[in-house]
Amino acid sequence: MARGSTRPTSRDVAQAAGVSQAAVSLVLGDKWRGRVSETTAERVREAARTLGYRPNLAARNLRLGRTRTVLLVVPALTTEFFAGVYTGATRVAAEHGFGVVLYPSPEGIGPARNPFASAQAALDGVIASSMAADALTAIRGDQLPLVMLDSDPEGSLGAATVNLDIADGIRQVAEHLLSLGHRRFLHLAADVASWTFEVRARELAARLGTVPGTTLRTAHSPISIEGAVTAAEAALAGPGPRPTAVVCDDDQLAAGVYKAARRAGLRVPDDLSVTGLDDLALATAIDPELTTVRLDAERFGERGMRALLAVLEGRAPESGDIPVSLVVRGSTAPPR
Amino acid sequence: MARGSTRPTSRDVAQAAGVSQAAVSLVLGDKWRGRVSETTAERVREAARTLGYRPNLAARNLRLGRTRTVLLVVPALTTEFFAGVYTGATRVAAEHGFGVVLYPSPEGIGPARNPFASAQAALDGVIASSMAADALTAIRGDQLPLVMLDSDPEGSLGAATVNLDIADGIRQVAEHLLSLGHRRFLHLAADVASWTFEVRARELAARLGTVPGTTLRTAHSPISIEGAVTAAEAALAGPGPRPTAVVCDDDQLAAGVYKAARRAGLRVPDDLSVTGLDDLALATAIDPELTTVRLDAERFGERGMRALLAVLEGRAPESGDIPVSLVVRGSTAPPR
DNA sequence: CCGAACAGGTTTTACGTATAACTTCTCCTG
DNA sequence: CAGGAGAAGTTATACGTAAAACCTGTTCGG
Repeated sequence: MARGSTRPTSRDVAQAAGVSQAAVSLVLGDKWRGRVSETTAERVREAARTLGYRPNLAARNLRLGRTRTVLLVVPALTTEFFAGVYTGATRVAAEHGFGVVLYPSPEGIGPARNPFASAQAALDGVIASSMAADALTAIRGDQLPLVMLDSDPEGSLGAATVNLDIADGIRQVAEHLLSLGHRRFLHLAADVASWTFEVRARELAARLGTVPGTTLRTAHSPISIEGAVTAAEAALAGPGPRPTAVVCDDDQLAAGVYKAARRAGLRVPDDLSVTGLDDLALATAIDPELTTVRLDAERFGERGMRALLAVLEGRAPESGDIPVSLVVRGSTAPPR
Repeated sequence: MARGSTRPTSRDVAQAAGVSQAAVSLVLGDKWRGRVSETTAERVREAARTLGYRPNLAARNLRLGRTRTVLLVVPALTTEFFAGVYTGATRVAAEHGFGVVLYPSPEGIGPARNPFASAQAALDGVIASSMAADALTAIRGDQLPLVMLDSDPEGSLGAATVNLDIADGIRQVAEHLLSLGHRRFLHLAADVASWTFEVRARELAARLGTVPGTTLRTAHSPISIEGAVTAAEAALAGPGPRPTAVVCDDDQLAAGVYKAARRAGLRVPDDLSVTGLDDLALATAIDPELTTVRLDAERFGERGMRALLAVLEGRAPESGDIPVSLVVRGSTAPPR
């Protein structure tokens, strides 16, 4: 530790161990088999330990030209869903010596700004969830390897995509409600221009369109419980016969519908069946417990990270959507 | 762009603009007043723009010896509370040209491992929430400037601390319930050895201890809705007279109590008053809406970041706890 | 009208690391 | 016993940036 307060460098370790800086790098980088003797190696490790040496990552990154760090762009951290995605991505990343930096897009799930200004980590790649096209173009312009989560495979400018099979989830919801006898539907949709929500609308309309005598109205809401209350209250008070089932784009919206229904004097599920999508902890905290579509967030994150690793290594990413499953609970019943 | 596919460097920009690399650095670093002519500066900026130049952060960090990046260690991202902390910290950071990297401690709110292994960003400082002593010691050993959130001011090894006035929140809860006439209390406590939870227990016991004829039982639960259901069911089925009010360490636990109460055939608030702490969106999604203590997460994050900036600049951080406020809703009523 | 001040740059260097290329010595094999 | 093959290192270099130190020509005050 030559000079007072600065952190020790590999050169300080070398001096303490009586070897060259190169030897330190070899030993600590585990590339010393047949290049340095076991006794010398141990001496180096000992010196590093007593000095409390930790390599300067900026220098290492500069030298290697890569950082083993990837950015995970998520719309929000207000539910545990993206926490799960992060957890899954991190697990796979750690197995390959990578780190994951989170960038919650400040504008929520909508148009994300270019995240690099604020995430000043040097990056090897990006996993992005539900990004707006302009931000996507910005990232692509950076030539960074990119994996898109839940995005239009056709419109992703050649980036790899990893998707949940949301379409199948919505089909299962529709099937379930139809088989209970429902015919008048309200779709409470997220007020966001994002492919994953377009899929919900499209698939629901498609499935219900095959059944004669079915009606489908749509209302839009910001993705929050409070926002959904307002939107659902307005929609339920609308003209014409009241819907008997509300299909929500996510669980938070469904929780809002519960509240709107209570205020309107309606009982779930007797007067109104409600379904969600996500299967958050919230879904079983509300009464009655919510019929919803379970998404495997961690698996989603794992697949996303594996896809990015594949891209980084020039391999083709695994294909195929991630299956989802309907969880039937107490919020759906036959209409009266 | 001399060689094929690599990203352009400042040297490439210099060549394109017909100046030296130093000039590029001066212009783009905004240090060119009186050193480079306006026309040359514009030429450099133009070249940088057309080449799509973005500085290599690893090189910059190495050169400057700092990264303008700080690590925010949080126990979990499963609720919006720490998302708010992050948002607040990021806002202040951005005003000072800093970035914030999130590190959700994998073990939850308990003993955090040393976060540097996985967060491979080079860091200028750390803001850590509810860390275990060993991880704290590890970070201190790294000589990194450190700010602790909601931690024992005495036991933080000299690190600056920023705290919410949880003690006052608990006092307000106790006051509220006492004034409603409650005398038999259950404290549903988080199953975690962390200062912020010790404060809750201590303060509640202290306040109730001043009122004769009051009983206080304590049950412990992991911090999750499901965990709380089990813990609360057991506690409510326990021997002796049933408590009339349950004080929970956070809103998630309160949601679990609702569920346990339903299963036991008890009505909130008629048979059982319940209070939470956090004021999550969840608090108004459940029925009846939860009486709880509102914490200003964003302000918490802002204060944390400001404190770290102060430490980095050698100034003394702002002192004083952040006020909290009781929000009375429908989950508390006089006992029958 | 001389030198100082200044504008407008350029040359050079250092940051700490990883590794390619080189050196030296010893041992073994044909 | 020549010489090739390891073992056990060392020396030198490059990564891209920021900035200190240096250079050259012009202007202007005294």
